[in-house]
Order: sequence, then C-alpha cells, then structure tokens
Amino acid sequence: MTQHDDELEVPAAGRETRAGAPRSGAPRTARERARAELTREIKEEARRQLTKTGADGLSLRAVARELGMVSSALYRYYPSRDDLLTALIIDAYNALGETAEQAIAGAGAEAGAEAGGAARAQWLAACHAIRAWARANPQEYALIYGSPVPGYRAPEATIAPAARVPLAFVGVLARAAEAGELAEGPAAPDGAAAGPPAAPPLPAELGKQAATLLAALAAGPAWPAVPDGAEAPKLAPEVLTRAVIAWTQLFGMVSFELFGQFVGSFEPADTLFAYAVASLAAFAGLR
Amino acid sequence: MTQHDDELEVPAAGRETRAGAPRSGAPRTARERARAELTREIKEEARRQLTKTGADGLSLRAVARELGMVSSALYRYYPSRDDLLTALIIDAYNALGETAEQAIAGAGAEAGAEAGGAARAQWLAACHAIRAWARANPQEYALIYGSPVPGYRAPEATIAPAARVPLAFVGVLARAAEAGELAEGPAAPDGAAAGPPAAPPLPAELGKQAATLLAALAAGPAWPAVPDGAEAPKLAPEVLTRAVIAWTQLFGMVSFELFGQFVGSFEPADTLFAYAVASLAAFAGLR
DNA sequence: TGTACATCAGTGAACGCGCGTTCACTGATGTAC
DNA sequence: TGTACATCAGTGAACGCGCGTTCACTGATGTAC
Repeated sequence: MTQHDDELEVPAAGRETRAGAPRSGAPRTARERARAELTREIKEEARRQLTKTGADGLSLRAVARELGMVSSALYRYYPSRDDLLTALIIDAYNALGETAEQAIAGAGAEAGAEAGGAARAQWLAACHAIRAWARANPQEYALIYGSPVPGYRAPEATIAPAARVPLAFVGVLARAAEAGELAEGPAAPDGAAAGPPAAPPLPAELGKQAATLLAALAAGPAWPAVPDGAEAPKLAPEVLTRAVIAWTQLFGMVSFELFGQFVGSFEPADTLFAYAVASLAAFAGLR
Repeated sequence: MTQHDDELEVPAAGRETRAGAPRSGAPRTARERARAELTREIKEEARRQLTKTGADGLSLRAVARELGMVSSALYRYYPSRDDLLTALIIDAYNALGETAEQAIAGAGAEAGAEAGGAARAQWLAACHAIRAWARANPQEYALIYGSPVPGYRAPEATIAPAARVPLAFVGVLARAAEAGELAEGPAAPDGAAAGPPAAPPLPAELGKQAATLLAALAAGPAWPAVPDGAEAPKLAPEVLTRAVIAWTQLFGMVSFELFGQFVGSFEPADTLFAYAVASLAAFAGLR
C-alpha cells in the first residue's frame, strides 16, 4: 500500500529501476510523461464522475469508457478501485486544505495594516473559504466529510492531508496567542470587560487530552504556518478545546447546508453562516 | 407516492375496499395481520442489513434471501427499493426524535424539584441522548445525517419526522423563555452580571429569516411539547438563531465522532462532548 | 353451514444490466552493446 | 548509428458475481349469497 501511494502521485518516476539509482524529479522519457499524464487524466475523469454519481457509484469501467480505453488498462495505473478512491480522497483533503491556507495567507496580507484583529480576520476567511469550496465541490466534500464509504478503510496516507485544515486553524490561534490577540489567556480565566466567552472551565480529563494533542503537535514535523520557529508556540488547552468545538460547528453547519437539513428554514444560509462563524470565532477567543 | 407512504406503515388496513367504507384501526383478518407483520419484518431485516452494508449496499434480494422468500415477493409490500429506504429513513428520524423527546421528558421530571435550570437540564439530556443513539445506531444515523444517497430523493413524508429533533429543542427553549430561564431576553441585549453569551447582534436578514420560521412554527399544527396552549409561545429571533447554531454544532460533533475525524486526538470524546454541549447550551441562553 | 367466485401472497423464471478483476496476447517504446 | 533484447501499455475475452424489476402462474385466504 505504501508503494502504491507513491505511485499514485508520480507513478514511474521516483521509483528505482532495477539496475541503477533512483530517478529524480520530473519524468523524462515519452513513456514516463505519457504515464504521468494518463494517471492524472484517469483521476480527473474519476472526479468528474464522482460529481454525478457519488462515491460508491464510481466505476472503473465507466471511467475507462469515457477515456476511450478498455477497463483492464486502468490497472496499469491504479491497482484497484479503492486505490483510485484513495487518490481522490487525498486530493480532496489537499484541495480543501490549500483553500483554507490560502484564505488565511490572503487575509493575513490584507489585514496586515490594521493593528489588531488579524487573526480573527484569518479565521473568518478560512471558514468562508471552506464553505465556498464545499458548495463548489459537494461530492468531494461528501467524500471526505460525509458518511464513510462502506467497506473502504482509509489508508494512513490520508491522515496528513486530512490534518491540514485543523492545523491551519491551530496556526491562526497560535499566531493570535503570540500577538496577544486572544481574549482569554490560559492564566486569566475571567477578564470581565472585553467580553470573554462565558464557558465553563475545562474538566481535568479534557485538559489532559488537549495538552497531549498540543504536545504531539509541537513534537510533530508539521507545525503549521508558523515561520521557522523551531519551538512550537504555546497554546492553552482551553483555547485548543474551544477551537475544536468551533471546528465541529463549522463542519456541522456546512454539512447541514449541503445535505439539505436547512431546506425550508434558513435558506439561503449565507447570513446564518456568517453569524455563526463570527460567534464561534469569539467563542474560540478571537477578537 | 402519497398512497405508498400510507401503505408503508399500515399496508392494507386503512385503505378503502372497492365496495364499502374505509376500514378502521388494527388489522382483523389473518391475511391483514400477516401482511402487517411481514411488512414490519422486511423493514427490520433491511435495517439489520443496513448495519452491515450501509445505505446503498441495501439489497432487496439479500433481504428476501434472509427472510426465506423469493425477491419478487417483496414487491407485494414495498413497491420499490426506494420505498423501503424511505421507510427506514422515516423510522430512523422517528426513533431519534422519540429518543430526544423522552430524554427531555425524563429530565423535566427529575429536575422538577429544583426551581431553575430545568430547561438547561432538558437540553443537555437531549444532546446526550442523541449522541448515545447515534453511537448505538451508526448506520441509521448515517442514513439520515450522512451524505445523501445518490439518486435518491427524500419524499415529503420524511419532513415531519425529520423536524422532531429541532422542534424538541425549540420546545425546551420556549418553555425556558416562559419560565424566565433564558439568560438573555429579546429586549435585554446586555445583561452584564449573569454571564450572557458574548455574541454579535443579529443581522437584519437573519432576524427576518428567524422571525419567518418562528411564525411558521406558531402557525403549524405541530408546535412541540407545549401542553395545550393554543398560542405558540414567543421566542426571540436571537434565541432561535443561537439554538440553530448549537444544533449544528451538536450534529457536527456527533458526525465527526462517528465518521472518524477525531481518531488520534479527542478520543474517547465523552468529555469533549459534554463540555461542548454545556458550552453551547450557555451560548443558546440556557442557564 | 356450504358453495362459487374474487382477491391476494408467494413462486420461479427471465430480462437486461453493470460491475471489479484476471490473463494471455500484441505491438510499441526504451536500453545496452 | 544499428541491432537484439527487455520492458511496458493497452487489448479483448472471459470469470463470476449481484442487482432491480416484470410477469404469468399456483394455491391459499376471504367474501357474498
């Protein structure tokens, strides 16, 4: 499976030939170029079909048909249907992750002028970008945040891409903490004036879980979007926990909107969404 | 379709014979009893299979096989696969709705002694009951709150059962409003002492949507769990909107837990869940 | 209470479809000398 | 630069499977007189 995962992205190149050293960089021979291109085309056609049929309607034969190939030819590129699905899932996570990261980068640049509130602007931008992406790519969204495809078990290779969005949010909070833009620090449980979120204190077990996760993040190689600092910034468990809650609210709302739970009530959901996102940014401590 | 929906629950009884008047009540003849029973058994076997295969793995042939019938025989009971699915969906919505309603009723009874906070206890009880049901019936949960089954369009008959949970929550809030248990009334935008939620004011459009929905609820026949009062209780648009946000958070969190987005971080999610639910109850104004 | 007829449940065969995957094969592309 | 061999992409047929739905049928259950 690990071998496959490598092949999914850059199929022949990046693999060792039997005789020589591993090849580097981009494909060189016509064969390798053709292979890389077809691997991409198959994935794109599969994504196109996903749009119409949903995750488990995805059919290798239909993809091959549309590409003018015979179905068995696909097995030169993806060893099974599940591997093709995995590639689509990874792509979707990455696309959404990049969307969020770019929104944050963009909001950071814009809001650079004003002194405070930059982190809040980034947070809101990420939320709105995520919603927009989900609305533009509902089937890909459903693929990663909908009910799991029965019989399919996501391989480890999906974990890192799946973490990009949460990590992006954590990055925003970390920068906010450094810049002193959080309404409530870990040691200041009740700053009355500025309107801090009125949430109950963390239960012990929850605080431990949050601390463990923070430690893992700090130790991990992929602390997000915090330029160069070898040390991961400190973040209070309270803040992380509230961010997680805001995160679940965000995706709960997007899912409800996409999956039709709002029909007949809060539609269009734009205003509700903006209000909710702003409320939960405040809840997370951003001001 | 409307005719079918009637048949799904009480198949032969409740329909008119060609010659006479509509039959009333429970099935009388052996045939009618057998029919009602088999209709139920088919649905239950289908639900059992759902547990293993997921929504679109549901197969009429497999259900028939398990019941020792020939597949075509099922068409005497459900005119198509989609109708069977619809029956399962309606059942799931009703089961979850009833779970929530009973939790509320139970918490109401228990907390009847203490003066205040009854509504808050009911709210929390409903949230925990919903999560427990979802964990106990993950496939049924996925059926109604997961990604929509491609090619299936939910008929109108699902709307009312789907509304039970949100209506139950609204009922709790309505009673809380009457009892003066809400932290923030519609006319009191900033009660400083009691720790009101620090949320931005409602945008105009959102207030209008909420008001429209409230009016529809008041006019509708199914104002929930408010004993007898012909007039629907008044609820501030702000309160309704925040409740909707809490509602999306609840289901977002349950979905994340069930669909595996928490693996490796906040698991077990019990403490996180309790904390989140309490926080958002406060956000909705319950104290 | 008994008979004649109508209704209905369940059968078994069939239609027509689509799927994932394997396998022996051919022809083209690449490599080593 | 040219030839001999190895690698690889794509073909076409096949295996074995399962599905939803239709239809003419039989036998049992129900109803009217």
